[in-house]
Amino acid sequence: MSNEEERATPPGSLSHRVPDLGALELLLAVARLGSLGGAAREVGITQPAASSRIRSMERQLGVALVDRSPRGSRLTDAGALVTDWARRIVEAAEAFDAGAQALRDRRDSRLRVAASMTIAEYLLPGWLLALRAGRPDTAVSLLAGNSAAVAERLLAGEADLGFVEGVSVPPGLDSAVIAHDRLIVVTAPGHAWARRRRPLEASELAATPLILREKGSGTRQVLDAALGGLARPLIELSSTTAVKAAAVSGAGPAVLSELAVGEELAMRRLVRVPVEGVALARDLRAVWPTGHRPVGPARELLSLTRGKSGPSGA
Amino acid sequence: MSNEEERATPPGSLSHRVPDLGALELLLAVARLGSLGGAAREVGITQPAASSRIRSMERQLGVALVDRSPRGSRLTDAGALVTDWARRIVEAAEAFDAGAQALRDRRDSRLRVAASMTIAEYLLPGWLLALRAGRPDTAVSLLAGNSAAVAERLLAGEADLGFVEGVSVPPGLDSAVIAHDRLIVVTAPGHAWARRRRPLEASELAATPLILREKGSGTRQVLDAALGGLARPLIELSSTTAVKAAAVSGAGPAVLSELAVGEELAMRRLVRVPVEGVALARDLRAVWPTGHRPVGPARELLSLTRGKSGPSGA
DNA sequence: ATGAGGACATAAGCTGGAGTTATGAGCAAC
DNA sequence: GTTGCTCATAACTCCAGCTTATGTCCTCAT
Repeated sequence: MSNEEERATPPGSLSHRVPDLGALELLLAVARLGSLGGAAREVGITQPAASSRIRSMERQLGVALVDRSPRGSRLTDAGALVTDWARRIVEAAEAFDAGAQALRDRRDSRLRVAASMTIAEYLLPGWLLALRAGRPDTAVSLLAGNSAAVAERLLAGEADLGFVEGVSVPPGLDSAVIAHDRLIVVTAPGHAWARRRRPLEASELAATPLILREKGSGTRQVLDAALGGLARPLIELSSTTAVKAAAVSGAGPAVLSELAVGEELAMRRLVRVPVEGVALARDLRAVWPTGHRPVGPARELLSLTRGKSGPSGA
Repeated sequence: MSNEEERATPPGSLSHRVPDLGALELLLAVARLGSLGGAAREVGITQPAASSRIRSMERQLGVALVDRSPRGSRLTDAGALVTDWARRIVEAAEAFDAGAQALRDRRDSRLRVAASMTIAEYLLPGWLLALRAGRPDTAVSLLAGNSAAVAERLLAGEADLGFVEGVSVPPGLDSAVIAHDRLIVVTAPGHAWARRRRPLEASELAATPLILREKGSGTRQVLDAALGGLARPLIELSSTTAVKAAAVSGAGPAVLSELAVGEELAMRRLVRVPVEGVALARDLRAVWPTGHRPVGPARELLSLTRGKSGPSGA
């Protein structure tokens, strides 16, 4: 017996310590219905299967999750907590599913969307879920690319609605601002800047090597423009996520879209560094071919993306 | 409850359409390392297993994720997107794991935390992850309960650090404000209030039946106090999550902690309704027995919870 | 009481997915 | 060429999770 079951973090990574999605869904169903059998029915398995599954989940976690009684099952206190955490996983999985489905459908879709990377990454899955809630039968296809690619698709009639994050709107397209985004400077909590109280100035930012997206990315363009083309890279990485990962690991300060780091900030994996005197704001826009106001599903989706603003006005 | 389950998508719920955590972790490793074999090594399986796993994931999603070449593998455009969505799932799973581990350890923990439900639900997993990053070997145990239970544990010496969200600090404890929370009114996007521009007034809020936590919950107490004991329930539910679910499904307006609905607001599953003239703010506090300033791991955790504030001062 | 019905547990057997080893094939650099 | 990296394919093993069948415990109605 070379290895012990519990060690700080055994090699069997997450998948061995976290129940699989099916089990989590089952747990949510138990929480909602107050019965193992009922939950089993809902997820389409038999009662003994559900019983065994919950039990093995309890064994895996080392915590009692449900109080079984001859007339139903209720969650333990710990179970309630676990269930809430589980729900976050399931919600992320739902977003994944919505996105993946759009990525696949491609062919017979009633709504074809083209979006820039940042938007496709962080906002679109949520919109798709909302759309699915309202119009369950709308098949959506998604194509992700930069602003130029989005414009091209729209003008070629290969997409019904586009989303871009650039500073300018490609020619031939009408647009509506649907949200505002801002680039922010972040560091790992341990970094010296994390404890700054006085805002950074443009000159400091320009003088410091930063973790950045590669040249040509929307994010980088905005930053370079704001600093006058002077941003000095510590490393250049080709995805927002890679930049985040590098920043979290403490490699240095990074500049990223506010959208990309919401969760990291909330969980304090990253800390925002205040900045002054640098224009890092940008608009997120929905776009469509001039004159072709979105109709049908496209209009539906467009309206979802604009929370509390009033009606449109191309 | 009593609402129709989704149909649009086939019965095989999520778990059949979303790859399991192991596969997602593998995908992240491939993205990071640029090689199937390397990723396989990292997650502790053989190269053929990784190859087959990625392939079956591509089959499942109906999208090519990686471009394989005789000298490495790079992500497809779609693959990059999928990987980013996958990362959200994995991060939620990490938080789950951190929380679940704390729930289990219980006995030989070097740091015993007692926290109120809302904090345990939404903030603690993130803190635990951050703590684990800095001090990988700190075993933490977690006990969730209401303010009174937290105080009791602390005073009995059964917990080293507590977190409460009440309006007042239980006697015998010192405290430090670590964050501010606020109750907010939310509705599904379809609700009439979602389109309001003029803020609600206290009288309107008090006159409208709301989806609420049960009497006695911290959330409900704050609301009742703010309205003068007048909150009128449409339904009373026993968990924050149940309230959210009801609100999302359009049952009516709900009152919830800002913390609880961040994601729903971002994804526009819920819309915030502005309110005026009602005191819905509350402090989140760390607490400890009077005189026993947190030391060691407790101090470590405490400092994590306060992002940019300076040193403490009981 | 007593029997019906609901809810969970246990037992035994089946199946498929994911893992393994072994091997082959394409491409690069020396 | 040969070495060394990559990935793919094949044949086999094994276990997690499913099913059906049955048992126990409790509650409620007759």
